[in-house]
Amino acid sequence: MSIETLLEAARFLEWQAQQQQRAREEHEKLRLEREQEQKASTTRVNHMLPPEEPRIEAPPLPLSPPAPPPAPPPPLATPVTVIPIPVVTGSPQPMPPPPPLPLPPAQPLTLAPRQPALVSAPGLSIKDPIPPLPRPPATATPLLPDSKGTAAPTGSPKPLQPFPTPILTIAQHHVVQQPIQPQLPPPQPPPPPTLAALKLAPAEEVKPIEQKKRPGGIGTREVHNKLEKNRRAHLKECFETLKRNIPNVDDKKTSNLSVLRSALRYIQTLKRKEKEYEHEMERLAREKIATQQQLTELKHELSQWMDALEMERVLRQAGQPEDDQASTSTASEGEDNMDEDMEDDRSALGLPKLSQRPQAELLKPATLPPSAAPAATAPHSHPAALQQKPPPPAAAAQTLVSAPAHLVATAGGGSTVIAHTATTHASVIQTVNHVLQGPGGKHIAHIAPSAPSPVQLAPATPPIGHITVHPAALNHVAHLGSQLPLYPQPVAVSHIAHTLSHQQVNGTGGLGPPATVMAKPAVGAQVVHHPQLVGQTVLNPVTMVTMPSFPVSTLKLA
DNA sequence: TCACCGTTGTTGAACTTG
DNA sequence: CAAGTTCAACAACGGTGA
Repeated sequence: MSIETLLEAARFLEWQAQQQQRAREEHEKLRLEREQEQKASTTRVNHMLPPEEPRIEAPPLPLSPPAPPPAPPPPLATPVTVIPIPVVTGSPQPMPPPPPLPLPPAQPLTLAPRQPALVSAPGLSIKDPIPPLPRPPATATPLLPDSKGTAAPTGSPKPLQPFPTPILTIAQHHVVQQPIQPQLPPPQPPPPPTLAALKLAPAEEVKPIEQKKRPGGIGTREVHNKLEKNRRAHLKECFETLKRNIPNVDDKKTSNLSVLRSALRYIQTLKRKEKEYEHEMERLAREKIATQQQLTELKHELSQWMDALEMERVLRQAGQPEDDQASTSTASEGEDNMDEDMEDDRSALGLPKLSQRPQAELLKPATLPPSAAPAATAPHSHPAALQQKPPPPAAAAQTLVSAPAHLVATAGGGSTVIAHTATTHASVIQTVNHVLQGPGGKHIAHIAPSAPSPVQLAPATPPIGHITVHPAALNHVAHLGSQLPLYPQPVAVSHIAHTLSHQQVNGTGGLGPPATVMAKPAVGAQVVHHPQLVGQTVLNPVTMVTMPSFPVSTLKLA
């Protein structure tokens, strides 16, 4: 066993004792601070706190190697951290359950190497004019016995020199090894629980006052050396902790300077990563918003498509081929205008542009049989409506959005189904289904709009003008009908006209009497209030089948 | 073997704190 | 102002590579 390792062990023990002492002092101070609160000392004790935790995690590396066989420093190191905490009592009592410190072998040897080193200290031999020799007897006597008693129980062969310097080390060792003392066989003088302030123990308790007071005295110098040693140990431990927290740093062969540099690089790397992650989060947030908007648009579009599908179903179910007497279709007349409306509708609703198929082609499957075609082109009972100029896009859009929908479809066999509703497709479905469930008789379903609208098909307002099917809806229907074979029956639209505003219809710009427009009252029309849908709010006023917003929608039937 | 580097120990001065 | 703490300078020692 080399002196070096023993020295290391001795240093470790010193350090251990000092740490214990410091920990106790620290805890004591903390306790006092808690009690007094205001007297929270800003001393450097707090400064010592940080290293405490890391100390618990891992003992100082360099100290581990020193005493392999006799005193496993690694186990020693951990106790060092654990011990002081329970001992917080602050009283210099021997530590009750001390960790097994198999240091007996190291103790005697620690003294030997210490001495030469300390003796060689320039401060003692050179700088200090006062010869230390005379003092040791006086000062060391109280200490040396203890130190010897503890340090040399195994019988250190080397006689201790009367230099005062070893006193400190011995005392410290004594303190450190106090837990072991009970195990020591040789009867020793009552081992004074020197766990009291370690640094102060030797200096204050033992040293004569003269030495203490003397500024350059040995006592102060020793104390100072001890403190400085502790400080260096602390510093070293901090470096170790720092090193452990830096990845990819070799545990050994790394000087403190390299540790600092590595730490600097690591911190810079972390900062850079942090910025990158922040940017990534921002990007993801923006992407999320965009996706949500897209999803909303898709939902909206889907709802419109659903409206179109329901409209198609309504038309298919309502329009029967035997409806030869139905009013003629005027789709061809308003083709251009319908295109405009359709465009407006698309633009207003955000619908994707459909293929620009000619309206005639689009409506062919939906129109009446060829036999009825001439009738469609012939002027019917609403020349005014047909001759009306196409409403401006804005008006059309406004009508589409605001005006409630009036559905007037013809059922087969002379049965007439008139639905007056201002609802979304769902309500349309309900209404139409409800109406069509009838035994084929003539029904008029009236679904009052939620808002008090003049467009209310009261029983007292029987006149039914014509139906206005929005071109977009028809286009949708035709388009879907060609793609979705859901409804094998062709869509039959009896009468198609443009959406007309009040002004256009009345020509007066006001809510004139609609009777002027209503040419023919519905024959045999029966108004049925749909209880389920009355008062339903128009949530999505997508108009599939629109009528002029004037009170009555009429469908000229045969 | 020696120069270089890093660590450790010591010491005095400067600074802080109660 | 005294005690405590920190800092810097210096010396000694050990490891390493040429």
